[in-house]
Amino acid sequence: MPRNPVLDASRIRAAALHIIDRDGLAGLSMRKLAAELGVRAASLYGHVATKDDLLHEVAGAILEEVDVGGFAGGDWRHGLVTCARSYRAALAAHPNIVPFLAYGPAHREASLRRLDVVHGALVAAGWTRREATMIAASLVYLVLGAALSSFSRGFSADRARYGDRYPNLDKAHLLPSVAAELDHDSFELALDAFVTGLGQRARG
Amino acid sequence: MPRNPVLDASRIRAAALHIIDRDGLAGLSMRKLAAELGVRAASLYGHVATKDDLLHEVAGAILEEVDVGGFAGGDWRHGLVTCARSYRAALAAHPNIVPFLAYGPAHREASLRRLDVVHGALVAAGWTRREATMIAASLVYLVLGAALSSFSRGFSADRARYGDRYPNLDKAHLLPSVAAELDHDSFELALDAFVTGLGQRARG
DNA sequence: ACCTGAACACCGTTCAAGT
DNA sequence: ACCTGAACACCGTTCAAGT
Repeated sequence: MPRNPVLDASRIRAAALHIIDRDGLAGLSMRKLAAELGVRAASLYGHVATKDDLLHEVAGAILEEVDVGGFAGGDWRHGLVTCARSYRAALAAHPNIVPFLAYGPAHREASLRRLDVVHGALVAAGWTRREATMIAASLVYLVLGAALSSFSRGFSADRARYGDRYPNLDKAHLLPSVAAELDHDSFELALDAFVTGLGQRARG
Repeated sequence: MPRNPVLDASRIRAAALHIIDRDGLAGLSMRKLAAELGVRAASLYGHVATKDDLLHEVAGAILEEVDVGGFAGGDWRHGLVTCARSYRAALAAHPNIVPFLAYGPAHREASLRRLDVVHGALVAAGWTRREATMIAASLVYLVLGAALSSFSRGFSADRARYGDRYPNLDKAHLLPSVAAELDHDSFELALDAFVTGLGQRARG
């Protein structure tokens, strides 16, 4: 009768995230997770309702890094930019879990709390409620799209594979080594253009 | 010895897409697909290398709807907007397959061909090769993000579930019934702001 | 040439039983 | 209270065998 139980929810979450980072989303199984924790698969179900639930908890912990504090100063542009950057950084730290976010990222309590802050700040800045909703949605589009469809994953490491079939493509950009930088710069370009374009609307 | 084989690759693809549309991505199994085609699972492997391969083929067929013809007139803004809209429409027609695109959407031949067209048109319009790459990437971010994180999926149908915890959120916007319209309008807002912001850069 | 039965090595999840 | 063995109902994939 061990006083210190081997398992608890936070240790399970940490181990699950570690496996996802190392082996990918498809590489996570309840049996492998249990083995990594020195236990049998059935034991996990005393602490976690379901694999899907566990994934939502892991994703939720990651999204805790999203910073909506930039809206506090009253500058909605600065708020949007810092929020978007922290959001992207949080996802970029654990890229393998991003596809999972496709299945309803906003359901969770903490996400709605952050969304509420963004929404309130935008309305305070003079946008209508509907515009605020659409701007917040657009920001999520940008961040999730960037995290998901990064060049780093999208292209083959084998440069020669593309041959001469795409005369306009700069083949150097397809190399994974430069892709990470290109991902970052593309995100910044998109974010800047988006905020600039919004500013035009606001006559600001 | 039937002269007309029961199975062929295109019939398999169509059935697979039908199941995905109806039952979701997780609802597609090789056994169910085979049953739907009046055949056993093993038979599929005479026509399709792997389930993953099949999904790539299905996704490829959907992406065939992306229209890069709007660049032909020499107006890059018009090209970007029509490309983005047709891209989004293609994905919105089969939302359940979008999460699959997370795993390397640009690998495929036809996608690279379209990317090459976009890239060439942007360079012809005066953007540098690097800018062209980043603009194309940004457009994909926007479209994929919009297809993925749509309000239609993100929120609960049960309005009361949110209670009064989010004073700033307009709860009407969380209803699925208005979510589709909001998704559309948010995408148009993001696209317009993005292109406007780009135009600012181009001093156009 | 095309399809099938049976098998292999996996899954998530449950539950009575052990300590 | 917490963990386990064994089982259930599934997976994707292979391959010798049938027609």
